[in-house]
Amino acid sequence: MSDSKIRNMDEFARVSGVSRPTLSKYFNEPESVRQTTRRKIDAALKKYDYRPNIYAMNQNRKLTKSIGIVVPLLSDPYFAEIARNLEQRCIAAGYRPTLFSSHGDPAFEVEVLDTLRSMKPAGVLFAPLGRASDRAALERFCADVPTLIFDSSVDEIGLAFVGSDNFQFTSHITDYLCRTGEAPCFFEMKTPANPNAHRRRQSYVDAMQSFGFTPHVISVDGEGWGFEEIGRVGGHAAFDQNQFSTNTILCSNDRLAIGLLTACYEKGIRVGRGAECTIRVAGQDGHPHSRYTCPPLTTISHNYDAVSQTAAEALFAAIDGHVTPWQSTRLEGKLIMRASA
Amino acid sequence: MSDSKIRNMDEFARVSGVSRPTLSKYFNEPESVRQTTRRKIDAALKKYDYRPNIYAMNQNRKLTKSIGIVVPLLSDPYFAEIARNLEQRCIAAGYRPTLFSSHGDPAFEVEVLDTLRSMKPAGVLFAPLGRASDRAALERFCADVPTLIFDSSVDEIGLAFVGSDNFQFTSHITDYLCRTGEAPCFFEMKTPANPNAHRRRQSYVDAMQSFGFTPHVISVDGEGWGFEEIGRVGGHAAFDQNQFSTNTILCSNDRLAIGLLTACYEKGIRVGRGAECTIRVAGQDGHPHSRYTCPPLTTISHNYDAVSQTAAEALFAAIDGHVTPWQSTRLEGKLIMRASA
DNA sequence: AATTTAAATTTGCGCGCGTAAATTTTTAGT
DNA sequence: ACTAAAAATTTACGCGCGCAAATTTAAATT
Repeated sequence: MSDSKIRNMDEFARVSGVSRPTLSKYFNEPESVRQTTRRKIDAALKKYDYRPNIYAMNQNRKLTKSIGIVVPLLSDPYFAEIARNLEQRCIAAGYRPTLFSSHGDPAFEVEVLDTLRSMKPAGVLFAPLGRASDRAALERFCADVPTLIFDSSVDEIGLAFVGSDNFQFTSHITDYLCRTGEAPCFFEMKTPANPNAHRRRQSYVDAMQSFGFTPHVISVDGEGWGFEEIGRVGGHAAFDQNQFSTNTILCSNDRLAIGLLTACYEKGIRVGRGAECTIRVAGQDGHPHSRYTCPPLTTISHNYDAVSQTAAEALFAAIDGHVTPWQSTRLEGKLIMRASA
Repeated sequence: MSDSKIRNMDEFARVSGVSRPTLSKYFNEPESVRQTTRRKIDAALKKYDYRPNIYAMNQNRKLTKSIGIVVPLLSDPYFAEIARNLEQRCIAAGYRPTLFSSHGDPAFEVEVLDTLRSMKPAGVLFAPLGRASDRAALERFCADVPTLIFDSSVDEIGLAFVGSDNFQFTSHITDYLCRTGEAPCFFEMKTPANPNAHRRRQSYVDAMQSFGFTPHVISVDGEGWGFEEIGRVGGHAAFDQNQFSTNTILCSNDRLAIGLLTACYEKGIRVGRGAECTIRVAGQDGHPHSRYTCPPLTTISHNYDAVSQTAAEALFAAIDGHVTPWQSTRLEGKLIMRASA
């Protein structure tokens, strides 16, 4: 590699034997220049390590090649996993993804929106905080930037919604639990941070009634995103007050279930399907960690790949001008039968 | 708020009654303009929602206000947690942090470096993949951009290193285990993705010898970042081949320990300190999940706050021109005694 | 070989802001 | 009130690239 430094596109145009506007086209969309030209540029790129100034590039471009990915809380492995998946799809499609976490804070979510707006991204993949989100701010943002909502829905906002079918989730795993033992009661947070929780409770109630059972919901106290601790503390309280009406507990999500399993352990209650076990516990989400709990957690898993693929491709299509009317895609979950229930 | 749109700084200068160069100063460093002037700008900002074009801003600025944060794998809760911590410190200090994950891939790590270079960040907080990192590329990068290395050290590269004292970690928890029961054997990956692992094994051996015990290391197969599964599968194999020489197992990290706990559960082996328990298991890292394993995992925890604070402040100081010779700061871990050992 | 079509080039303007130098205004100090 | 210092303003230029129009060159078609 030559060590002579290339300062700008003009200099690089000289050494590559291609005009600057052609280079500009190439860097924006390599396929848009003739193959022979592309080879000249590629050869020069190998020789001199020039990279265009991204700030100068994006200043005048109407449509940047960047995509924003926003999740409510990046330190939640579920969101980390789906963010990772989306990120790699963006890269594969030739975009520059930028990751954001709302840190579970509605005010910060609005700030992320502002930051994103000033980035002039080609599009945004946005998982809202849910209930707590500033609807008006989100609506204004969607009017300016092509935004695809995923994970949890906020009415008919943005290009489309892609997520899991929470009704199917809960009704499917409730069905499974009813068939294999006592009908479950439902363990949830009183004030859940996520709107999916409401759908899940409702679906549990519906499913139980349609199967001819009486639903029983245990709502525990606790604010914020420390679900495991809320599940653990709430689990202790529920046991102490004898709130579990059956020997089977369906949790609103896996993190809550993980906390409940810890509470069971601490109380000396054996969890599982065996004869020596007292109760069964199931979760919902297919959390990356659910395989490794003790006992391994029976859960209904998001189809991570399908959700992220559907979401990413819908956004890419919209960016490419294939506008379709708003639609909601809700993908089915897959029951993962493990030892806990 | 007035709805008349402000297109650029010139227009905003007119409506705020301040000159454009003064605005430029303000947006770069609000404290650098007189208080009366600042109030005029703040008032105008409330009235018109103008935000300077970040691309135009950064194009000619030598020193951007952005900071890059790079971790090996963002879907690992340990890195997610420390990244979150660092991110908020950057925001509090008035910087714009951007998060990157190397996805456990050395080639991708180099790409992240290239992306970062073109961002002209004020500084970078970089946690290398370790052994697998492209040392030369990293060195070149550090020559161009103020970079602080954290978590795992790569010789004397960058401004400084801040991380945990892996020798203290392992020797401290080994000491604890020896005092409270049988001396531990050491459970690790044969080809660890992280260089800290080597330090920990070495420290275990040293500690055991200094306490007058014979060290015993079990190295299990497995590539990549799926530590829990490697620990689980390796645990099964180790039990089947009777490789554990004592009833106490110190794992190289918490994720490995979590997988081992799962293997124990699957084998029907009771873990903990009670009379009815067969073995003790301990981890290292203070993984966010370690509180919720069954039994809760005894571990030695990183001082997340102190590591991220030290790292962030050292970088901020360097950015502000307070250059100090390279130094390595290794913070002690805190023993967290739980039920598993 | 002539024609059509596509791609690359030349030319030149503009984006929104940084920044430097010279000038004016404001503030602080005696 | 006068002076010196600090801050704000005016003026002017440049950054690196996007982009559009006109022109030239190369590729594809007949």
